Amino acid sequence: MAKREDGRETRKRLLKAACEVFARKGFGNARIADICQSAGANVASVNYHFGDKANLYAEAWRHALEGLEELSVEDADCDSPEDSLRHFIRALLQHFSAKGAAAHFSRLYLMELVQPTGLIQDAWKEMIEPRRRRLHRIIRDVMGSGGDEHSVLFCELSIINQCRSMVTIQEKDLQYILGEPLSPRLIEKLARHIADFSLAGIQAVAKRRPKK
Amino acid sequence: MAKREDGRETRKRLLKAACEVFARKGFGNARIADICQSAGANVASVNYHFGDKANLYAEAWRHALEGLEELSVEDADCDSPEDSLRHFIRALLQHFSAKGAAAHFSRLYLMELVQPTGLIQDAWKEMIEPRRRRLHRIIRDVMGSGGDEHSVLFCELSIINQCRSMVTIQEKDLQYILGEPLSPRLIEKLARHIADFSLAGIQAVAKRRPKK
Amino acid sequence: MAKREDGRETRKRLLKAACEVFARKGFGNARIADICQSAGANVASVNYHFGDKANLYAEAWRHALEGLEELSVEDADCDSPEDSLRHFIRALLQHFSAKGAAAHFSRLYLMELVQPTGLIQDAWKEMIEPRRRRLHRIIRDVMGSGGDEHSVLFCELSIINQCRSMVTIQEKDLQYILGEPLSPRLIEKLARHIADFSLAGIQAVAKRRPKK
Amino acid sequence: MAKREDGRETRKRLLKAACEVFARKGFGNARIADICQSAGANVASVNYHFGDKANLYAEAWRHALEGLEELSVEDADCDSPEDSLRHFIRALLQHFSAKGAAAHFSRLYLMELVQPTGLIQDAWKEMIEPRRRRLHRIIRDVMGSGGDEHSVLFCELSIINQCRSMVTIQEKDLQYILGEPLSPRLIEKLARHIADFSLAGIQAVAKRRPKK
DNA sequence: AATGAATGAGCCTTCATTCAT
DNA sequence: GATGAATGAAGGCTCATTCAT
Repeated sequence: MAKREDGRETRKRLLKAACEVFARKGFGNARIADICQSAGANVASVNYHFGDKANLYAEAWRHALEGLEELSVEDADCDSPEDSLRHFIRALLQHFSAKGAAAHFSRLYLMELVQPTGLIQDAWKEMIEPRRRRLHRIIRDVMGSGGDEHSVLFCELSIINQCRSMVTIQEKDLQYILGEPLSPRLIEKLARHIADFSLAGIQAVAKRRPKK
Repeated sequence: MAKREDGRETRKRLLKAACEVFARKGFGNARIADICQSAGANVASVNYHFGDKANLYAEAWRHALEGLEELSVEDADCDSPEDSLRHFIRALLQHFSAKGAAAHFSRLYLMELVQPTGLIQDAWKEMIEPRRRRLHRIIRDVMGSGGDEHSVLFCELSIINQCRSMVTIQEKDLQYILGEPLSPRLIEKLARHIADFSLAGIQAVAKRRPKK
Repeated sequence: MAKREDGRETRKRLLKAACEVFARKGFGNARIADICQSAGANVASVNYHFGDKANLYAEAWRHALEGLEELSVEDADCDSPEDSLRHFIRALLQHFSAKGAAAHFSRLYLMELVQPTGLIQDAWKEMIEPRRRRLHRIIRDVMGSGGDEHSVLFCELSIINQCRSMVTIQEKDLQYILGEPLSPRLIEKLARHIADFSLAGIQAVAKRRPKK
Repeated sequence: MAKREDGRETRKRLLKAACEVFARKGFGNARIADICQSAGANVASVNYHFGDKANLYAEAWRHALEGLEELSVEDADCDSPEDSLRHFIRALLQHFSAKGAAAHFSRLYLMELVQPTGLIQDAWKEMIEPRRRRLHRIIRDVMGSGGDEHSVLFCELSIINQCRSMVTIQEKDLQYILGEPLSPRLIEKLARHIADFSLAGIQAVAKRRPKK
């Protein structure tokens, strides 16, 4: 309850709360009052620290993103492109299913995908593209010489969207479908499935090409 | 502008408009005023015809669903489970990418997935389950004896989520990624990709099981 | 369900329903829709038959009043002014506690007393005065020579207000207080009480005068 | 017009205005806008300070009640139960005819009696019961050994309802009937009348019992 | 730096009334 | 004579924002 704290402190708490609420509800359905309450701050504090709701949203994005960097998919020393893909998928899935900043970012991203607010235009592409490029490269490597550009793109979509299920569905619905709680073990299992499934998929698609 | 029409007419226009707006904005962000204006009706007409916004939403779902029936995934005479799967995927994709009622339904569905309103509980399961069960059966057939329950489930998710990309991403973004406009030909191509990709995936997953 | 009835028929049903609803809820809280539904008529029928809500209210008053005439306190052949008073009180109480038109009128009257609408100015005094004059005369007779004008007036208020309890309180609350359901026997008992109580009261007040 | 005041101030003004308006119009017919205008506040202030109209109503009751405490019927040192009754009646009548908070309470009470909202269930019994019990005891004392339970109840109703006339009728109508303005002297006179009238009534009723 | 108070714009809903048939 | 459809005005409530301290 210490008042006159650093000021940065409140700001941070607001950002954290904003990430959560925006991630859960989307921009339009999020209530500033909820965010402030969750941050233990006054309703006016958002406008004080961030000017308005739209700007808080943009800052929340940036905040979620920063928390993400550290988790960023690293080019662990993998022996083969196949291993790289497995690695990538597992990392992505862990991101998506993680609690905290990473999960928030994933949901924020999904929300923006589904209902673009147009408030984060700039951050958007900068954030996403690098990761996409990595996946792109990996897929290409897995394919070897067999894939044309379109096939690589399609495989990208296939993989990304398989992983995205983690964030699209509410956790409880996903649990309902899978019949068990969302444990790290299950994530691991799912990661392995997606990797197996996709590796076979990519190879099939790569092989098919020559015929055409 | 014919006034004092049948009443069914206005009701229909409202439903149509509601589908569009709810699909575009989601329940919370949709404005009754927008819907009514789009339907050329008075704001009070929603209350008159549907009681309230929530019920209009539920009816809009039902409406979108009816428009969908005709497109319904039929068990066309397929020689093999593999063919069935190809068929299923193509139909699903066409649904998702269709204009009109079908597209609205897909978006409504996605919205509900991402931000559940809890207003359509009943319609939800009725609509989704049968389709899921069909896919389930097909996958099991493709797998032959090799798949355990979890694997089937995972494959289901893999396939559904690949197809879902069509609705998740705004059309223009998808076009941007793919580099060409969303033509029937492209849909067809994408359907083939997902089918190839997934068939290989399923078989790989099925084969892997015994070993374990 | 016979349509194209007399037209008078619907009108009557509307009046009856209006009496009930206005009596129960008062003018402001009564809903035309409720009245129409209760009368099995269309919402528009009120405006068709009566022009508007205010006029329906006025007509409902008149209607309740007509139903009242027949029950009107008659100068039964009573031997004494005391008997007349007992008679009057019993009749009044029976009115108030009766179901149907009489009770409705009593409630309408009370409602107008508590929240004057100003819509029945004319009917008001005409209706009430005659009855008041009768009571006035009876009280004067009971008092004999002892009462001055003010005392008679006060006794009038005392008696009327005792009887009014029947309509002021919701039936269930009255039952709660009295501890038994509102039977004719209870009404009879209450009438006897009020008569006994009031006769003694009047006589006391009449006697007191001389002292002053 | 001092802005950004204490907040307690505005709250109080709102409560005061609410008492007035609710007392005059009843819950259903009272307009929040009226209350706010009368309090010199914004329409949204009701929501800010009280959540909603229903709660404002409940708080207004409480407020009116607090203003009442000071006038509360006290067991002044009375020599006899008869004196107690006189005392009680005079106090009650003064309440009912008082201006300000007390009068508002009386009207609020009447309104709730006539058109129960069900919003003040708790406050209701707490407030009314103690007063009723006092009257009950006094009547029983006046009756001596002669009264059965029912008779006491009936006498209670007789007395309460006589006093209630003060609030039931609009002041101007009462003046019209009585032929003179509602002065403290008139209240006093009326109190004496009701006391004389009722004491005689009670005694008559008490005496009658043994016979039966 | 921070906040309680206040506000106005906007939304959903209700309701008496009007219209066309 | 009667009614389903339609409407506008008004009410209560929500919410982001602004103000004064």
